[in-house]
Formats: sequence, C-alpha cells, structure tokens
Amino acid sequence: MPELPEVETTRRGIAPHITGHRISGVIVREPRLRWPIPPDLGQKLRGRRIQSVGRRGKYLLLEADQGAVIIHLGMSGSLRLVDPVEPPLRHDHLDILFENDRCLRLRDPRRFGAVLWMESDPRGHGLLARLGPEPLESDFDGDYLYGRSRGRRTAIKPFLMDNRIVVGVGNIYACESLYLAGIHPLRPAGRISRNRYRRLASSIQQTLCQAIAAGGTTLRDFLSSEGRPGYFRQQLQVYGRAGEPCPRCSTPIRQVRQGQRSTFFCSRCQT
DNA sequence: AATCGCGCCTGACGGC
DNA sequence: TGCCGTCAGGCGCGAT
Repeated sequence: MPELPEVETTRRGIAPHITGHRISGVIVREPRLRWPIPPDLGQKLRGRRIQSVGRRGKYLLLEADQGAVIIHLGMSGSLRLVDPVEPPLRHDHLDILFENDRCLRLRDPRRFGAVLWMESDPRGHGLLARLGPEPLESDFDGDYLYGRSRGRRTAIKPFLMDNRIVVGVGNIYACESLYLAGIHPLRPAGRISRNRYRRLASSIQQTLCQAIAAGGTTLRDFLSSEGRPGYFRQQLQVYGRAGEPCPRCSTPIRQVRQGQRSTFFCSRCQT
C-alpha cells in the first residue's frame, strides 16, 4: 500500500521518462475514483509539457506549464510506464500519452486513489494546503513533534498518522517507527518526553529512508513504475508479524485494533 | 478544537 | 465447487 516510500519510488521511476515531454492525449476508462477524474482532463493536458514531477506527502504532482496533475495512489494504486500499444488490463483506469511514444498508466483496483487537475500551484489545492511538514525535510524533528503533541490525549500512533502533523507516515511505517523508538503505540501523544520525541523523529526518518532505498514495501499490490515489487517487506520488524518473536527480546509480537486499523508492537520493548 | 467512526472499493482467504 | 463473511486500509467527512 503506497505510503511515502512507495510514492517516492514511483516519482523517481517516472520522472526521467516524462520530464520535458509533451502530452499528446489522455484516455479515461474508468473515471470513478475517490473523486471523479475531471471530464476535461484531456483538453487541459493535451499539448502541455511536463516540467517536473514532484511529491507532497503521498500526493504526486505532475507539474506542467500553467497547472498540475495531482495524483494520489490510495490503497492499491500504481503508475507504470508502458508502450501505448500494450493492451490495458482490468483496473487500468487512466492513460496519459506522451509524444515520445510513452504511456503513463494508472492502475487502481480499489479505486481509493484520485486524479485531479489544478490550474495554478498545486500546493495551494485544498487537499494539500493544510498538510504537515515532510518527514525528511529540516522543519521536521523531535522538538516539532513535542510542541504539536502538548495537551493531546490521542494515542501516539493515530497522532503520527494524522497528515496535519506529519505527512507520509501510514500504518506500516507508524508501527515500525514506534517499535524502533521503543514507544508504546497506545501511549497518549501528550505524555511523551521531548527526548523520546527526538528519538522517534530519527526513527521515522531512518525507517522511511531505508524503505525508499529498498524500493518501498510490497504486501500485495504495490509495484514500481518498472513493474517491480518493493523489497522492504523483509526488513519489517513488527508489521504483519503477530505471534512471531520480537527481533530484540523474543516476546511474541502483539496485534491490536486502533481505530479501524491493525497495530503491531512488542509489549516488552515498547513502553 | 479534538476526537471518533463511517464509507468508499476489490481481492484474498477461510469456513462450510 | 461455490458462496459468503471478514479483513486489508488512506483519508475526507460529518457527528459529538
């Protein structure tokens, strides 16, 4: 499921192939994503040149001259570069065709993703405007988390997954970072010391960097733009490992429900 | 303001 | 074999 490392892997995979190239057409096979794909997307895009491929949190930004395509991969989305003659498969909802005879193809079985068009700076879009800092940028650190968490009674794990606090940390990387930092996922966010937040911020950065280096995590769906899976799954310490021994102390990994999601942790190492 | 729970959607999987 | 219930979950949104 695409979190920040998977989106970044995708960004790096597609950028060299489409940057500087002109869009020749758009094929929408299924517009019903989280929000409908804009019916006039083809008119808006035809003839425009992609100037850069950016990322804000889990949003990919295909920045053209005057405007940008905003893409979210949701739970099951992936983007691939294909030959336009390659026949589309089930769930291949959108093709963006380029004059260099490449085709950027969006596949999204669960259709939780989104494709939007923004006429001006995409970072001003309502969905992006109130996002928290990038975890790998310098304005994110333990002191920032400490400040934002004062007075908050919510548990640290949903706090970390709140994209107004920090972007890009989904269920997998929240579990892994908390394990690495030795913090119990159910602990109230407002009852964690500054020093522990410093360790947590480092753990988040370390986890995300290692996952990016491995090309992301593939559980079921995720494939890179070249069609390869991510290899970080083998490095997961707790996620998806309920009942297995903790890598550090051998206590069986526990699984609990937090909100609507599964949380994995070691009840001995995380306090 | 903070917090909680819902619903969107398909595929995999287990039980009968 | 086939059917049905459950789970996976990012995230905006409405209710409290």
